[in-house]
Amino acid sequence: MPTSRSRIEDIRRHELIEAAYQTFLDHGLNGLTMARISKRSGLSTGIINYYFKSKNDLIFAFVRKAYFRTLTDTARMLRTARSPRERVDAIIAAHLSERIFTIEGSKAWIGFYAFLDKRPDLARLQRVFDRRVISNLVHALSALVPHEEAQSIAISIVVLIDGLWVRRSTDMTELSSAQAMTITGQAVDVMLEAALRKERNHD
Amino acid sequence: MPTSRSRIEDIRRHELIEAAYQTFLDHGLNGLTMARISKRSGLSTGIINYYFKSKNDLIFAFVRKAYFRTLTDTARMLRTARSPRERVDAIIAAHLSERIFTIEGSKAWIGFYAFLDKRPDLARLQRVFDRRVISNLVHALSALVPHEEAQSIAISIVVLIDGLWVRRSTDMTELSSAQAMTITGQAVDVMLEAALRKERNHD
Amino acid sequence: MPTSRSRIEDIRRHELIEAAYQTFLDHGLNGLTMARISKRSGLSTGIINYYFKSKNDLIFAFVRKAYFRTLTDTARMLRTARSPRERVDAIIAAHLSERIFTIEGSKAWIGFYAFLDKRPDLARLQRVFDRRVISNLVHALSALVPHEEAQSIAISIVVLIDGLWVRRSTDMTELSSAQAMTITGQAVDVMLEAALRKERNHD
Amino acid sequence: MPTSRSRIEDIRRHELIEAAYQTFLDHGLNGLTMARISKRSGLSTGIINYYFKSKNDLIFAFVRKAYFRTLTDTARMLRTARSPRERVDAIIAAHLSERIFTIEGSKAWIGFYAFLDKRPDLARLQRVFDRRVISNLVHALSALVPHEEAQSIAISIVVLIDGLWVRRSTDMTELSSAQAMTITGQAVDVMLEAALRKERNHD
DNA sequence: CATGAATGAGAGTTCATTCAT
DNA sequence: GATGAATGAACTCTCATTCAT
Repeated sequence: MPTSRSRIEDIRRHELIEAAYQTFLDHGLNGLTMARISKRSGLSTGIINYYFKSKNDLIFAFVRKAYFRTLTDTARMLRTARSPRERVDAIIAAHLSERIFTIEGSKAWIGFYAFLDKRPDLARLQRVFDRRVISNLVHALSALVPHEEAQSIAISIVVLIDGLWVRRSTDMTELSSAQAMTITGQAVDVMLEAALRKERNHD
Repeated sequence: MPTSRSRIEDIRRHELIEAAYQTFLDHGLNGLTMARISKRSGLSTGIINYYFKSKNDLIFAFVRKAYFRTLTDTARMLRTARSPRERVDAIIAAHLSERIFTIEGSKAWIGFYAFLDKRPDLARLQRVFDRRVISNLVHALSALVPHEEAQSIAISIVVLIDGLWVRRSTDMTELSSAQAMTITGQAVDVMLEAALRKERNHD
Repeated sequence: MPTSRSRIEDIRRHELIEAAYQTFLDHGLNGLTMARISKRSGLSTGIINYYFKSKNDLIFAFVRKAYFRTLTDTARMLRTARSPRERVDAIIAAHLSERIFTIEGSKAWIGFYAFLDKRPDLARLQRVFDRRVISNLVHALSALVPHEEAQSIAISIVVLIDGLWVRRSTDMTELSSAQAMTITGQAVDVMLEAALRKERNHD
Repeated sequence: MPTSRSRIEDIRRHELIEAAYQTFLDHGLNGLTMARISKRSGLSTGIINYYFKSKNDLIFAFVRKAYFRTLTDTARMLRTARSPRERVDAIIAAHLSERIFTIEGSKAWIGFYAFLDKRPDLARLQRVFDRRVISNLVHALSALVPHEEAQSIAISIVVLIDGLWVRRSTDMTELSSAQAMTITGQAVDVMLEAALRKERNHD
């Protein structure tokens, strides 16, 4: 059995992850300095390197947590959905909810994407998460359209969501969480409609 | 006539802009250091500040050039379009052409977006460019659907394009330029279809 | 009680202030580089910015200390003075004492004056110090001559002192501390004499 | 016969000296850059090093010119003086005239003094100038008081003048040219008075 | 004579990481 | 477990000087 983590270790790791994540949201990846994390957490810089091999490790940890949180949100929202269509909307909502779809957040995350270049481990993590999201969407959409169409629409949805995050970050069209969902929802509408019509014509 | 730039100044400025741009594409905005630009251009670091007030100035210069190039591409491709629909595709193609829709390029540009936060001048430049693109799209779409619909679809298109750039940067779905255009084209198809049907129902 | 400074912090700050001050005396303000301070203190350049927000901050710190030391000297010397006239001499002596009235010191400080132009905070500090000095002189002189005369003479004294520092810095007339005090003392003599005579004539 | 200077050389040297001097007055010694001199003169930076071995050489040239100008002013003003006392005032006036006793000028010159440290040639030049000034004063004062007294008073005068320049530079007591002359003049009055009284007592 | 392009050393500052305590 | 002192490399920018033209 491996050395089980001590109580204090769990606490500290959690504190540092949260502090790092908030700092990341506030200042972006470039503004994410050890000093700031230290200040925010109320812990010393030294201890950060004690619990995490490096700053990059800490980044990995909070990204993982953020991804996990979104997946958890998705699962929770899926439980209240009463129809296939609502299931799709639930997944979308989990990615555009007010809590996360903020200007600062979008700026931070967009910067994060660019960072993946130099961080294969993060890129891998991101890929896993992304596949999960698409898989969720495909599953929900498959109840409405053929599998092939479902996949195509799922891709379009995640592309749209990414694009909305980009636009949110540029602060261009004061895009609210609700507006973003509406845009995506309508796009889903027309895509489903088109898919269904196509299907009908085939019959 | 204002003070005409000397031949050598034009050459050097161009060389430095190109060197900076290539360095940006290769290493992203964070890896864009004076030393690298200097090395790539074969010139000293000192001369960069001789021709450009600051590194930020140089960034501004190559971003402007890149934007301008895309707008020029757009204009050129619009000239060969033979129908309203082709005009829309031309604009889309200019933003997803093989020349620019590369992995490195997308990574660099996504990182650039995150940078706008701290650079109001670049943000302004980006906004002007963005409005130009949307305006072009709206104009082309207005020949096919009512103005209001044209605007809505135009927004969806730029969101999609942004999203595709993001996905390209994550290198996820080994997204080719051609595939990206197909995805966008199909989305335009269903959106136009839906808009026209809606119009017909109103009559 | 505010956050008490750690023992080591006090020590390092003191070391750095002293190292900076000595470097300043040796090389002047232009020769006061971070590298030299680092070398002199035996510490890295990084740690300087750890304890002081900037180089300017460090300059502020040692100037303040130097001013404070002179004011302390003044107070100490005033305590041993047995007559109004001796009080005036005590103040003068504090500004022309052998310890501070050195060639290097005068050169450095004259250069410092020129620097005030670009440093409002230092200029303010200097002004406060200067007023304190004049106030001390006026107070001492008021026991001998009318207040108005006291002020006029006080100004003349500080002007003389400044002038003597300038001459000391040019190393011209190998001006010793003692000679400088004699010159100032005699000037005070004649000024007091003149003031008293004037007063007598008025009666 | 040495190579006589060409007409153009004289012109250019003069232009550069003037440009350098004005730049010095405006920006101080630290702000005296080749680029600024070049801009002010309308000539290239290259040509500066063609006519002057180095920037330091150019500084030497304009300092010499400025000193010479003051000596010329002194001579001119001495010609209109109608009494020994007026001769003394004339010399003082030449050093505190409105034209030169400006805030910027004093700041620049005070900074210059500090610079003498690293420039033996300039220090020598300064010394020669200084001796000339004292010599002029002693000569004028000798018509009024014994030689020994004249020397002592002359020193006091130059010390006062230096001190007034320092105070002008700190901009402390918005000291005007006229006020500076008054202060010096009154000091001369009391010193002469004291010297004469002393002489009388000796007889 | 004159230009201004080009260099490269040196400046202050930031920061992740290490390590003695 | 925890601190924060300390390092040193990396960064951008400035500048006097040189030199091909």
